Amino acid sequence: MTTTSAHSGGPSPAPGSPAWWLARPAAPDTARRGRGRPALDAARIVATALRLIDEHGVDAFSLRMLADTLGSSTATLYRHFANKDEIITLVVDLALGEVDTASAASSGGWQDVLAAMGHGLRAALLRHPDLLPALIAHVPLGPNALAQRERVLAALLDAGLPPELAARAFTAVGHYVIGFAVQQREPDGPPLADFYRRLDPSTHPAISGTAHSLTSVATDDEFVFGLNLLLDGLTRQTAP
Amino acid sequence: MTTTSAHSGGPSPAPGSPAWWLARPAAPDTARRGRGRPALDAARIVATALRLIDEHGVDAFSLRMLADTLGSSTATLYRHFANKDEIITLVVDLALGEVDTASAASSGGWQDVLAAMGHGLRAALLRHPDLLPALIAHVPLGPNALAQRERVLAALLDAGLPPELAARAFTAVGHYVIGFAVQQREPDGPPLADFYRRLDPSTHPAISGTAHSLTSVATDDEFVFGLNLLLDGLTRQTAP
DNA sequence: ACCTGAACACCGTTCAAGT
DNA sequence: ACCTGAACACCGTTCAAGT
Repeated sequence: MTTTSAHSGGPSPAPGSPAWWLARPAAPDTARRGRGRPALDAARIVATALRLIDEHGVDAFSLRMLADTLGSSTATLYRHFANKDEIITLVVDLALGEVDTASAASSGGWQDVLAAMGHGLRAALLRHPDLLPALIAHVPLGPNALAQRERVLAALLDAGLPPELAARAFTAVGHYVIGFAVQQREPDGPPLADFYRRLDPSTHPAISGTAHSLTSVATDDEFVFGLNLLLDGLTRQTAP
Repeated sequence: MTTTSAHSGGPSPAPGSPAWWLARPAAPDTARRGRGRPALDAARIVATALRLIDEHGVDAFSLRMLADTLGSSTATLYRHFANKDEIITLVVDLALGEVDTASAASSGGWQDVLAAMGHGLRAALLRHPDLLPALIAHVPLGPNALAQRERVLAALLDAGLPPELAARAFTAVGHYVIGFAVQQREPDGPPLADFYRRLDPSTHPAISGTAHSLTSVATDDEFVFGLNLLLDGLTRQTAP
């Protein structure tokens, strides 16, 4: 990598390069400030963005809205991030940081770690439903995503799972939770059940007949049941 | 619904109302035209939009681009559709129409119908990878999506599956394919494997150790293997 | 009756000009 | 050295004016 800046104050790798934040010094602006109101550091920007997305939806979220809320200007945001996509990526990563896999990793078996990941990710998606499309758009590679990945994979490898199975178990749980979250998404307009019920039963008899089953809100019990099925299947793979 | 137009030429339900296209007369503009170049009917607009999204990506796709390609103007698009979201919804639906579940429904058992749905949906997503986020954003309710749903559910019910299991089987296969498609998505930038390989092995030993497994491109065999696992599990549920 | 140029109110992004 | 008003090139959407 060619280093263009000789001074040591700013972020070292250029924003925009992949995962530049890994090497970024933590909260550089706050270090040299007094105890006035908090500085406009990257963490505060991203936390505010997450709050605005939760409140107004990801479509209504704009950099002008973010800058106004922070009492700053849009141009200033570009001093911290390469573009809007990077902010969204870090917002997703902030939400992934809410998933607690550390306690299970230190105390339980590998199934417990995967269960904690599943439950924690599901809870995070329920708290921040607007993040689902962004979570799916790219494989999450922010610092929290990497830390979670590392922690869970380490637990699986430490328990003796072969690398291939460990990798598959990690992605399988992730996909299960995402699939469940997609299923639970309701359209913005009228409820899905109403839509199915209004379909002509003569042209759509099968949908009409299963409308209740198709739209019955997936409960926590159903989530746990499916997750346990998955974990059982994985356990069976370890001792055939 | 309040009907504001007394003439019988235009689309009957107002664009924008949920699933208005179900009652829309097929290609109304082309009916009264000669054999000149094809009219600017809804089907041609949506087909062109799909082509543009495939070629330029969903982010670069704009209504101006669409209107220019059609030799029309953006305002004219609003005579056919309520807004851009509706066009995207119908583009997704057009792609779902490429999934052939009809042949299996007329000849095979219910497992064959689910397998055809799985393979067809996967093929459609490989042809149109940019549609994945849009497919996940809302439960697909376009005409083709409903037809597929009806056809597959009817096959399952006809085979004697209870409605709850039929509904679950349908969504399970859908989620499996979507999960697989998400997994196969590569970032726009450098390959994921390179990113993992460049991570510091001392801070991320588990990821480094499983980098190959995490990024090995999922092959067709892997897809079939997982899909069959799913179908076997469902079959076991029918005769316990 | 149908279509559209031009406008409107935004958007992400950039940069010359401020302090 | 850091910040930002104002501009730039767009965007989705609307509507008065054309034919």
